[in-house]
Amino acid sequence: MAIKDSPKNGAPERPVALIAGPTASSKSAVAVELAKAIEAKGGKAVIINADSAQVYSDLSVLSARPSEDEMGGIEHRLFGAWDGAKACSAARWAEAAREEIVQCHEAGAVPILVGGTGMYMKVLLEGIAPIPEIEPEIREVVRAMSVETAYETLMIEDPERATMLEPGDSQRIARALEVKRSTGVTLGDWQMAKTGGIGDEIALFPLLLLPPREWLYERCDRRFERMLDGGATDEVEALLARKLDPDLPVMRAIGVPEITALLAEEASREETVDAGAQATRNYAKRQYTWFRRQTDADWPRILEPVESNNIDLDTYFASLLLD
RNA sequence: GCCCGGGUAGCUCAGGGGUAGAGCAGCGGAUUGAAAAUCCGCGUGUCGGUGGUUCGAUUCCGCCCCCGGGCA
Repeated sequence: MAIKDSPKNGAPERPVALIAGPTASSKSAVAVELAKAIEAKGGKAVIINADSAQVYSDLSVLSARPSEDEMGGIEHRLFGAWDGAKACSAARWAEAAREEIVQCHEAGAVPILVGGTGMYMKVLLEGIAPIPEIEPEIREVVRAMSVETAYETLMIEDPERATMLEPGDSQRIARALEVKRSTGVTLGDWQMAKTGGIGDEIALFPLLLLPPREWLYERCDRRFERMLDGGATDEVEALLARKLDPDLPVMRAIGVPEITALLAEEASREETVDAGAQATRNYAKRQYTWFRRQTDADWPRILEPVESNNIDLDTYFASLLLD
């Protein structure tokens, strides 16, 4: 029996589980364990990707997308759902995830979000300013500017925003500028409103995996080398053959620039392994900061290493596991 | 054994008679539509050891140790 049909047992309406943490922290395995536990009780669970690299079909090995085997027979959605030629974004992902969640609830299934992209989760839960798509020509012009020029220009066109930003913050400067030029309204004005968040409409069951730094870094180091042995090179070769815009998110995923250098014989295998592992660690550190500081303080956190199924799901998801 | 280079932050190195500074790593932080992105902040370390010169040595000189390279 589906969970939403048995409220008398104390099961929540519109439940959403969320398992988040830095890269290489065993999130997927925990999600699958949880899904299996729910299904063992007669419910249904669907795992939804909340990782900005795993959304791309071009990145399987490099994004550590779960294999058929690792999925353990549980339905997975939004994994490899975007073509690398099209940039995903927090807002687009959130919209897709929202639809998946609605479908799950209609079908009486528990959606389990898993991933490491904090901003995606934040936008899904809290919403985001309803800014229309930027006109491509404007975007192109703004992107072609150097940071210095873009900052000086923003200082003229949206000085309020410019003073809020670091002069070196190329991405946010470009964003502010293209929004003002494309919509005629400043980013600050747009951001007075937030739409699309589902946080208030669902029963969220979050769990943060924040293992010891040293333990995680060691896994990061091993992970990249394993990717290299496991087909990452072929994956990058195929990606390069598509001749996509190098600024596209797929092209900037960890490992893509590093392996591109290896294929161009600009780096040795050892240098590539080092660079990839380093980039992975740097990324993991940023994720720690995000999840420690940008999530609600009452989200449960596991600070010990989680290998795969050595956690007591009942502690965190008891009401999802009622009969 | 002799001759050159070197020995300075975890790593790679710069500097130089008034006890020292970069990049990377690491740590902390930011994060409103490409976020695996884009940024911001944090630098005391027996300046290899030991004697000497000097008001003062990490810096100059002697000796010793260690690491490269060369010559025998």
